[in-house]
Amino acid sequence: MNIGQAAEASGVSAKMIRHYEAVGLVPAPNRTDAGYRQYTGAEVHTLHFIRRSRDLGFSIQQIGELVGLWRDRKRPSRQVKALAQAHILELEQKAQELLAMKATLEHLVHCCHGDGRPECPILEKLEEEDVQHHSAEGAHRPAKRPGLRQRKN
Amino acid sequence: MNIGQAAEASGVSAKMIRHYEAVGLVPAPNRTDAGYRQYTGAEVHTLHFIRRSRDLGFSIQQIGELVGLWRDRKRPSRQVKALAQAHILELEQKAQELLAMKATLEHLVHCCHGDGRPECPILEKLEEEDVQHHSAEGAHRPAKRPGLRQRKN
DNA sequence: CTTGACCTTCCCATCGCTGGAAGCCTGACT
DNA sequence: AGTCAGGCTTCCAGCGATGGGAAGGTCAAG
Repeated sequence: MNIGQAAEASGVSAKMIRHYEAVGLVPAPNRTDAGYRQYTGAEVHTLHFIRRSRDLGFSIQQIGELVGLWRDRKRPSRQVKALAQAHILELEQKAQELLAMKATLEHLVHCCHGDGRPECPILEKLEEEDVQHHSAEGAHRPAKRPGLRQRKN
Repeated sequence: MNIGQAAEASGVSAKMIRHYEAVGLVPAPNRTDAGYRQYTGAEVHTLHFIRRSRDLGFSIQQIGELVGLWRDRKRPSRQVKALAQAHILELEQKAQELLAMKATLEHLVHCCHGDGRPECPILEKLEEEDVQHHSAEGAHRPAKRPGLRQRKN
């Protein structure tokens, strides 16, 4: 199977297959005399597994671990579950972050007339105080001020 | 005001200030004889505006438009509102995407014992059928198959 | 033998930063 | 006056996961 067919069969683009090989996610396949990559059913199967993992938002790194566990007949399912749960947390946090932005923005949009006049609470809020995220854990920035000398300049 | 102080005051890192200048989001400030960037209160104010816009997830491009509207005394608030509403849609879509992944994954995790045994429904699902996104709008991939010839190879 | 679909490698772009290196400038202290 | 820290400058490279394209080799069908 050439890379094009493997791409069709696995749902991973040829570009990505080469990329995954380059970053070590999948091993280099055999080549024909002309240098064409040849894929076996097993390799396509792995690529398919990778694609579905990506569809669930796993990173390349995480997929590497997943594939390792997948291939390991003696893996403890605990490890797989832990990996998945960690990823669920990441997804949740990211989603909540976006929803918090959305909530803030919705509030502002609600206050804006949206007509031909220039008065706009959205711009005013962006200009004025610090944006308050409605359901985010306190975004404390570290207040780094170790060696700040006064400059008259 | 040197770039460091401007960064402190605006909440935008010096790196980012230079970056915004490079990509044309903010105009190049005056320089001292030695080439140091000098920032006025107004410029810091703009940087502050930019930071809060980024905190709400606006892209650089969108912020460019926002700043333009902000500076335009005669803007129709309609435009600002439309920009914000478009962004709300983006945020919502992205969040739902993540939550759909999370829902799928949670279902799988729920089915996994997570003990020392190798049986793992998570891996099995990733291996088997196509991952079904629980609340995503149909992710149709274009099914491109224009001139696919059979190769015996 | 030509055609054209496929394959190869390589480099560049995305987006929003972050980090580092090499070198200059400033100002405070010795 | 000299030194030193810590600013500042530019440039270059990387992240993550992909897409796009150029330049060229290969393969099979017409």
